[in-house]
Amino acid sequence: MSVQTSDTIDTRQEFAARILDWYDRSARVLPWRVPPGSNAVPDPYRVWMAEVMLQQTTVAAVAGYFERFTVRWPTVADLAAADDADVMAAWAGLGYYARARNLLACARAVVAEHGGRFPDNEAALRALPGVGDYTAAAVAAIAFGQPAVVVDANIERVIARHRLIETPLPAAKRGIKAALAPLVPAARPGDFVQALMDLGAGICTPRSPACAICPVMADCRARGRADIERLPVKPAKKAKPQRHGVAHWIERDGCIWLVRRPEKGMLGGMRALPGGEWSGTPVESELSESGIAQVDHGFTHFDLRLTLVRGETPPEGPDAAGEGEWWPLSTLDAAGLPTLYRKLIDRLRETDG
DNA sequence: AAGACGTGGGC
DNA sequence: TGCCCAAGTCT
Repeated sequence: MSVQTSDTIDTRQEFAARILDWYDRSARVLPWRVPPGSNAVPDPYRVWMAEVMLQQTTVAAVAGYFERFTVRWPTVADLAAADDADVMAAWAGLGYYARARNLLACARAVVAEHGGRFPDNEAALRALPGVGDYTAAAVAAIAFGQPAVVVDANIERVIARHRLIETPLPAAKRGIKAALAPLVPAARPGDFVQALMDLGAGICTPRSPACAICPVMADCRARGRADIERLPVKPAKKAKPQRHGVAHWIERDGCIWLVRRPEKGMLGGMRALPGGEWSGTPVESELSESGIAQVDHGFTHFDLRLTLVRGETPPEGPDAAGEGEWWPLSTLDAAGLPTLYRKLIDRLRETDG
């Protein structure tokens, strides 16, 4: 599918000029960002760290994590030398935990294969763990000033509307990228990318876009359409199944028994309360109401009702699933438990005292 | 290539 | 309340 650009008011240069001019006046101030007009040089490590944290995650949720990570591990070499458990615990609560495992693997690859410096081109970045099409292009543009074609959900929305691309995602991705490519300026490509993302986040929003103050409304093909919120067209969502599970509260001498979940799968590599598989049928303790706490937690592709029961002893022997450790109750907050378990324990404290 | 993979906030 | 959504990647 080809996208016509010859009928626009803006020339290619004018589009970028309007975007950059708007950015110079309206750029968000963010901890990982070099402000427009600053002479500071972006640190590729910080740019990469922020991009990974921001995958499918809001700016507000990332800010505190970014601060803690970069203070604790100021360079990629520091992160590469960190203990896996410390990094996983520090990531707890941010979600999509494969990112934390890949973050560490990537840092170690940069040290082992690139002498501790991030590669400056999209192809080499793309080969690093946890770095996909988006992140490779974003780091190339923002950290290294390369005119990469960066497409995230914000830019998808901006371009799908501006060019009135009605093809449903993800098929529309190719056309969106093709439409964006000729608009990327040779100068300030990193600011251009960040400007487009700010525009999508603040002006060209999913609902109630502020078209009246958009810097490129003049030639936006979706402007004024009653159904502009429909763009980009997304596939229908599937129903989420309900699952049920049990977690065990095993306490001894002021300590609680924690396990580490397998690397693959849900909450992979994270500390957790011991428990069985999560299945489609209610657990016995749920039906008999013998649990000491319960939580309903929504994941991306299923809902979970987790029931906490008091246990006597940890599983013993080599057949016990996963390794475990006695963790002092007084420092349980520092264990780095995923939100699911933190919620469950909060519920226990509310009711149990 | 469709599904797995977390969480919190906005409306 | 419940649904939608967010600077995606991996398999």
